[in-house]
Amino acid sequence: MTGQVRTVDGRVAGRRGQATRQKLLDCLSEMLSSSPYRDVKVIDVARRAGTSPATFYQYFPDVEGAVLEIADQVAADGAGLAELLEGRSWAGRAGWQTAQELVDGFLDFWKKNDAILRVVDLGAAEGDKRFYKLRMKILNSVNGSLTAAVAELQAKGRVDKDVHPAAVAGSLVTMLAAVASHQKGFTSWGVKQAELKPNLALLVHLGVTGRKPTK
Amino acid sequence: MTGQVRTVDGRVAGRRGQATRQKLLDCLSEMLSSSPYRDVKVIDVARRAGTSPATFYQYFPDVEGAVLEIADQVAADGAGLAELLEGRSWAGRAGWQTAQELVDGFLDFWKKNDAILRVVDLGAAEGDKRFYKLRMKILNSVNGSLTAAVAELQAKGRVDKDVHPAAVAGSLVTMLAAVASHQKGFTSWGVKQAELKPNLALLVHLGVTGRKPTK
DNA sequence: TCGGTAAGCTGACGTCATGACAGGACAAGT
DNA sequence: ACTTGTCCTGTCATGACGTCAGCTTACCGA
Repeated sequence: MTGQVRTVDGRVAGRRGQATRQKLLDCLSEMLSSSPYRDVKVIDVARRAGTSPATFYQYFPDVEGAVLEIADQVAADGAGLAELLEGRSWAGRAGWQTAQELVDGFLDFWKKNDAILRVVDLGAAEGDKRFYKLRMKILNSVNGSLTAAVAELQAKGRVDKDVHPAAVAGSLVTMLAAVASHQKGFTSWGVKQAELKPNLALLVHLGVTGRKPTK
Repeated sequence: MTGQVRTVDGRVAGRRGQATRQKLLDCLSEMLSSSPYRDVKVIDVARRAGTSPATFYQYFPDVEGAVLEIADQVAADGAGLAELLEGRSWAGRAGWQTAQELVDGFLDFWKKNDAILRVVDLGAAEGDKRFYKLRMKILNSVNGSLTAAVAELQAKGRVDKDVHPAAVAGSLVTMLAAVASHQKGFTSWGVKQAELKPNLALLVHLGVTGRKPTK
């Protein structure tokens, strides 16, 4: 399915080529974690990977192109987030647990891929379709499951008719992502990490079910 | 309070100087709206302002420095957001109205300053203290009011003891900001603007009061 | 074993942005 | 007209960008 990996000038990358390619991606990832996106230069990535800038341009059209590649790998990983909601109940104590585990899992995922997700978010906010589709791809699994959960409760009459499941689910997922990105900001507001999570879970539970959780 | 405007090399800027300085800021603002942050170059800003790069460097150390300046102006504007909550009630129908107006006002503000806020968000997420303090400054007025509202309801026993007012308020404000930045993404999820707002207001109301609104 | 071929890498180069400086242009007061 | 201080720009060294030709390396079939 995934056609062979190709260089910019059309050659097929072999064993060695794929290795350097991956090394460049890894180094780019590290650079993104340690310096502002705006200051990440091809020449630095290449140096860190022990190769030359020309080599970088053999595999990627530019920094952005390489970033998209990394984000693609993260997106594949993100599909696994759906498991956090697979077959979970939103009723009673189980519902509270579901909310907590969702928050926990989501925050972990975001923290782990923090640097790249930041850049994807920026690209999406700037209106770049490629980034914005990637952001969809990353969030779709969770968002879809959450939307389904709300819709199901709504069908059972346990959630108001005028709630738009996708709007609520999307807002909650967006909230989780943004809070994860700005966790440091919360400490300035006098909120510790440990306090943040249960309150987020509360908001998620409230949003999905319309009711306070049973703890 | 705001000491005189100074050039990088220490001279005081006069009438004309301040005008070009402001023009550079305006042009930078426009550039930020029309092209990715990463690609905004000093030379382009200068050209657009009908001046030379050297002039830019007379007033700002670099692009980032100028961005901080713009953000500062926006922050001053953002203080006005507190009005959206000043003396409002969260009880009954009035509470629903308060939530709706908060969402409306906040989204408008964010949309209006969209480009610069995007960059501030990025800087804050990257851990740059200057951006991150600026983000505080912008959100503090709303966040403070919202925290107070939750705390007050809590004092009256209408909100659970184990809710952390600042955590809930911060999460809600962060949600509003992020949703505003990614409104386009919601249309891809089949959610129209008009549908989004009431659902956001619902989430805000639920978060603050713990109850569904009376409509 | 020995070319032949394609993959892989880099030095070198023209182009362009950066950031610093010195000096010219300009407005205002005398 | 002349001085003074503000304001702007031409110019330059430095360094990143992105391309290309060409060298090296690995693989493969005869």
